[in-house]
Amino acid sequence: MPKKISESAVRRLSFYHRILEELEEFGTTTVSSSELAERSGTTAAQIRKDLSLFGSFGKRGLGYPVQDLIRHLRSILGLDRCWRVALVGAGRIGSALFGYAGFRDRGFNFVAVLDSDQSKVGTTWGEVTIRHADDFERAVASERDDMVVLAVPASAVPGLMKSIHRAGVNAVLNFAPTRLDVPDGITVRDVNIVMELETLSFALSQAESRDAVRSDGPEEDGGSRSG
Amino acid sequence: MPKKISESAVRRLSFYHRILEELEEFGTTTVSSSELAERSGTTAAQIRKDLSLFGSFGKRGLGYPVQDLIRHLRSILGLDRCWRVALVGAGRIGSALFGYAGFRDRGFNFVAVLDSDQSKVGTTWGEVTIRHADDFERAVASERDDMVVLAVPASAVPGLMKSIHRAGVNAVLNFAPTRLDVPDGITVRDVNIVMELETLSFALSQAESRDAVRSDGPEEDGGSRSG
DNA sequence: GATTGTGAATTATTTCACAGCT
DNA sequence: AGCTGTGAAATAATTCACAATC
Repeated sequence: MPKKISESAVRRLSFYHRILEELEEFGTTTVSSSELAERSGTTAAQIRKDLSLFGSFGKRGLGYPVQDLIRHLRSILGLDRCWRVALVGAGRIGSALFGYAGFRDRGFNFVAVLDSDQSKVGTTWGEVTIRHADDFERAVASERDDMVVLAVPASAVPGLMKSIHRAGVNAVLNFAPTRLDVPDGITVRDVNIVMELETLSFALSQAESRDAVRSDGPEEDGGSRSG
Repeated sequence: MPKKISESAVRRLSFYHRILEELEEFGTTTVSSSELAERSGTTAAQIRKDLSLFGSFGKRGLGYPVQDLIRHLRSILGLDRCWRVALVGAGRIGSALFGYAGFRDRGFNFVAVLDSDQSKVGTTWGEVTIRHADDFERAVASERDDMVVLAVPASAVPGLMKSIHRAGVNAVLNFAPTRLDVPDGITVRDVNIVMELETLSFALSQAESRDAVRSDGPEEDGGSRSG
């Protein structure tokens, strides 16, 4: 009965949730799928399909009650609790992540910071004292962490992945530009900013060569639609 | 003739490129689609399909010549040139991005940094002096920037998007948790870390409820495959 | 003998369209 | 009258499987 939910569907749910929070703050009590679609850049049908994977939250003829739907989405996404997150890597990226209040607000708490740089170990960030990366398994075990954020060089990742597995953590957010091969049962999400820039680079290059064709290519026909 | 390339295909190409660089460094001269598949966590057929969108780069019976394929991918992805990138937002995230050498190495150069915080304006990061965000259009116009990275609060995004459009920049990497509605011809890539964490949260919650069902649900049958 | 390049088959995702509620 | 929930249809992405080639 627990049908398989696509990753893209989950991302959209997360996005709907955010928009609904904005609507709630604005005082909106009810929203239709088409209204929500407009605000989230998708289609009304897509939204109804996505939500229907988990239940019937709307009222025909009316739309969706904002507060209720938020509650449901929180529960679906697991945002009705706090998650304990261990951050490995206290460099630039790690520090930026740690300092971003948006995570705590949404229930993601950095309860541990680890680094392999001895000179950082022992210093404190807010309430958290940086521990040595070698302590990882011990730290995670004693704190019962739910997730790990990897903000370390790619070379450090395979070793850490083993520790993560042994420590029994099942969720990893990886900022290192490397594909980890993932033991069964662990979910990994990669954030690869270079890759994002490269897709932009690709898009610009494509556009450029399209333009080139347009201006000096074969002129069999007058125009080309820009659908 | 320029068929439409899916975003996921482009991401994979970017990833193949990275792996090929590692192979080259290691001295490998030739690689088969299955070897590359294993290293990139996809299938051999997928790789051949992806590459065949752009040409025939392999030799039957042999595989792909690593250096040649790298060259081709660089050209396809637009990595055979330098891109001029303007960074808007000199906060934590902006600073982490600016300091990351991996971008410059791959041809993405931050040639401008802008912020709306008057106290930051005039300070310098490396070679770059931070300018006021109001100068954005002027700066971009005079520097002929190719891309913009937005590391600003969501509220600042719509206004900046208008400036980006007027300034004629066609590629945006957006770190603000908001969907911008995008004028035609501009490519936007969103990096939304909260969303990534929420998909992890979802995965953990799902696993949890699956486990619950397994241990106290209806026991009609002995086992359930974990395929 | 090995491996590519690619149509065909399969699977996944999105969109359509409409019956069924409110 | 308006909008949801959902099968059916359409579209997109992936995988298969094999002839062509080195």
